[in-house]
Amino acid sequence: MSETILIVDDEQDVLDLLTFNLQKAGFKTIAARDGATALQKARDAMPALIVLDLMLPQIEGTEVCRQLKADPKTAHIPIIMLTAKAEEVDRVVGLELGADDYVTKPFSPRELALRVKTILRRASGKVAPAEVFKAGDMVLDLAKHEITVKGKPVELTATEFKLLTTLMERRGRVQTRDRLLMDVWGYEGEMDTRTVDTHVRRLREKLGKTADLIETVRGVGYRLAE
Amino acid sequence: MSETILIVDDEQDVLDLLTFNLQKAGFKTIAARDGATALQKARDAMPALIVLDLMLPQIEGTEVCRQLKADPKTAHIPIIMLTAKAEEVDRVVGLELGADDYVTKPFSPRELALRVKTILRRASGKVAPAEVFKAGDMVLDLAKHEITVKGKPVELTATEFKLLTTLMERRGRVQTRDRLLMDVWGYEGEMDTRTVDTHVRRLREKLGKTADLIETVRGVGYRLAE
DNA sequence: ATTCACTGTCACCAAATCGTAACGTTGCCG
DNA sequence: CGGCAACGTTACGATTTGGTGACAGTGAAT
Repeated sequence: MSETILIVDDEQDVLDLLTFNLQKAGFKTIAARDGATALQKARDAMPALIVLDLMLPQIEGTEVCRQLKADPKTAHIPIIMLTAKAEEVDRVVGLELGADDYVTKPFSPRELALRVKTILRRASGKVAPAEVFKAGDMVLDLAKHEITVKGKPVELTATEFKLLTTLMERRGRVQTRDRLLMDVWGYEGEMDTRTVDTHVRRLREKLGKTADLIETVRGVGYRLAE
Repeated sequence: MSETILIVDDEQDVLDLLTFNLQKAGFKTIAARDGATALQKARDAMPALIVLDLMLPQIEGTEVCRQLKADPKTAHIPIIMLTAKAEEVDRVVGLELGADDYVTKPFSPRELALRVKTILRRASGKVAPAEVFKAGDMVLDLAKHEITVKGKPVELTATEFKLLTTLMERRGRVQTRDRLLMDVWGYEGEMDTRTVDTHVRRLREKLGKTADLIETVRGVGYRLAE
């Protein structure tokens, strides 16, 4: 298990608790303390699941949920709502908003982790809407684990495939080496490595002319052209 | 919406309440007051969803759940567990048994109806299992439990058959070892095992030249060529 | 009791793949 | 026009991965 979970809550205590327990359960986590940050990080990092507090400063959790579900790029990401109010109304609103589940405070971390696993397992069987990515004359099919350039299949190794997938998922947005190392390689912390560069090079080699789509942003990282 | 819901509870009051409200929500309903009846009606009527009380006379709700999930014919039917105990343990057990959701008593009928709708909407994406699969000069008949290559029958063991079926059902899509272990062997969690590889090898052996259809995707898993 | 088919695991090997060091090249700064 | 840092390229040893054959445990049939 190496999927990333985005945790959104304004209370640091809750954030810490969730981070600790979800990491213990084998997930990578990123955090946001307000709605605006949450939306940005969700689009940026494309987490596999979002744990979202209903009560947030400035932007309500419901609004964050609505916006996430309105954007085709993030609509498929499962959301677990976190709420202090046990009233049914909120539950209904949450679910009708498109959230996939909810948990009421106080909750047990173990239960939450279990819910996360259940939902991710459930989601992995489905045909996700964003299962096929296209860029230029390049088509990437996640389920088939196959990529074609002008209709001809190109053989990539597992790492190259994952790297390209990550870039395509976040097309147009620069990905730093750190972020790529984290999301593709699962490395933690900062590193001084040419690994990313080497793999980008191998990718470009195999993609031939289409490799122009992979742009180098000097001093920052790499980006897939829009 | 005209799907049938099977309601299982030993208390007549609860049964009536649920029946009334689910019918009001547009579902057809059937009822059962004990585990044995529930199992029989489930196989008989093939409901779209089952609402199952945890506490039942004679056969426990958990046992009913387990049996339903063990039978391939009913395994796909979503189950909502109904429980008076709010303790986490029971929830966990319920979900780990394969139930799709749970609701604690006392519950609001409106909430339950909403859950039912959510789960059915979620499940509606699935396709009905086909009876006969073809790939190259290989034909797999699920009903006859028979497979032929160029018209000649090939004898497979139970595991090999299930493995091949799983691959054919998802033709073109890569199946990771984890997923295969889960779907073919019923294992949970991650494992470090060469079991899948060994069985793929045995399959290839028996299929002869046609085995080319089973492709190895290095670093990922296996795939049946399209 | 014996046989036999089936299954899961292990050890071993070849090949693919990976990360890194080293070096070459490019672009940006004054 | 240096100087420097960032990036590209190459090569190579180490590691990972999957194929293969062997083997022991199991349970059913004889």
